[in-house]
Amino acid sequence: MPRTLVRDALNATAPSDAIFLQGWVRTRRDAKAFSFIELNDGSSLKGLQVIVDATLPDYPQVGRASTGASVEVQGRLVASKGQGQQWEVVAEKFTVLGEADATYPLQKKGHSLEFLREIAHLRPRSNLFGAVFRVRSRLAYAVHQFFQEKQFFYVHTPIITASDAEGAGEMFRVTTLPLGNPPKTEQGEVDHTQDFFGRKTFLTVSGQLEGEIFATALSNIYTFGPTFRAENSHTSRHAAEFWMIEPEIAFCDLAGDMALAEEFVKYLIRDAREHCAADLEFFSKFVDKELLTRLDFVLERPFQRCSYTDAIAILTQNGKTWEHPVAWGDNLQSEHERYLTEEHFKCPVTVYNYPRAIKAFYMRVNEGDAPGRQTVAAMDLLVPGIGEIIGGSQREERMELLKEGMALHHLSEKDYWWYLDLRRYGTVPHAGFGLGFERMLMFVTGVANIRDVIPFARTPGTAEF
RNA sequence: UGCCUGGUAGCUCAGUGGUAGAGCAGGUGACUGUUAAUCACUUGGUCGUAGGUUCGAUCCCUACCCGGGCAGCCA
Repeated sequence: MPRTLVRDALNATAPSDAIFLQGWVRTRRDAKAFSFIELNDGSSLKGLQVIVDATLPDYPQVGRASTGASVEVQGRLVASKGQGQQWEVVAEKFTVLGEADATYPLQKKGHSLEFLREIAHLRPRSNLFGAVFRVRSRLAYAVHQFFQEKQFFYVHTPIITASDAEGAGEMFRVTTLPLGNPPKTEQGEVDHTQDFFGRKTFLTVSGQLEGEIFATALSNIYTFGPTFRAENSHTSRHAAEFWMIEPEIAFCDLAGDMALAEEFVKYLIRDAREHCAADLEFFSKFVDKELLTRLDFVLERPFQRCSYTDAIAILTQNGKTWEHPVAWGDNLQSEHERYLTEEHFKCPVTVYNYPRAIKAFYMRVNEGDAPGRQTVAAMDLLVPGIGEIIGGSQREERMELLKEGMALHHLSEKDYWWYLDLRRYGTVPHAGFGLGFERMLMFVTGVANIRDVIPFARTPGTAEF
């Protein structure tokens, strides 16, 4: 008999005389004449109640069906006699496949997130993490759906890269040279010409530069893959390995870029709201009471836009005192970003046109700025509770200005010869952004720590699983 | 990397300069169309590690290890 998923059984429209289920026991309640077993197979938040009558030949097995045990059940799907569920299964055959003894760490009551991180191999079996990873799967699908519907092409940019100075952060080195005794040059430095790739290589911090290659060929592309930052960050919103979505659009300016970013964020929220309703309600109940209100509010309301210069004016004219001073030319600090999105605008806000000096070399220089106030066409999308969720820009398509930017950042034109070629041959205005997938998940689920929205968190000092 | 905070039973936590307690989990029994079931009884701890102060340290001090938060860096 084919297996029925719990999710489908719960959504049944009619009873069934024959149904077969497999899954794990969440809890068991024994009565004198029968036992109740809540069966969960991960297909949905809610489990299915199974009744095993004491007269059943298989009944002795029920004693071994403790929380965490794997079981299979054959029986009848019937309307429940009790409150709390529409359907339940009356078992005719009941088998324990794998026991879970008293050392099984997951209990019926709530655990701390910190404890669950220590058992990352079992936490997907909890309500919370089951829900998180179902939403994660759905949103990954929605990412592709959004861009594919818009006829963007999915490009696989390399994980291993030789570009080492995009300004996105510290990088992990990739090498096969012996650690203790690497070959040296005459100058006594490690000789990377003898390394696997014949040069220094790293794990990528961004697929953007390679994305630009494809955008200037296929017009509209996106990447969606893992990226790596070797920053020693100890915060709830940084991980050393995370997934990023980076669209790159040819013949597009900053305004188009911002519009796409805002549409994308709303699309993902709407998709989760529609397809992960039960899981989101669970988060709203147990993780963040304001979640659904906030998500709906974000869907209904247009995102605000605010130039960097206006943002500085808002921050300096409201009479607040800041831990970090606010001055034109300085980066916006977390407290400033959070004030803008959480208190001033009270909704997602896109800040654009940042000072050139604090932004990356490839960002497009704006025209008509006041002297000493040179800006670039960069934008950050800020959301309440998290801060920056998207960073993007129009790219500098003019060769001379791009070279000038590289000089400002002390980058060698020789190392970026292929990137400069994109301007040398058929250059076009283009723009793109990066969305941190985990940060988006934090926003959609209300889960406050990035370690809890990624299956296996990689943070400084931690890579157990 | 800096600052802050925590480490006591399997889990969540309380507690005191005189070597420890609760709830849940586990065990036993009772009861019940139950649903984080309920009730009674019960097992369970070198109080993170190493030093120091003290007659005596889980408590005070120092170092280290580990967790968490904030900041910077960013997504």
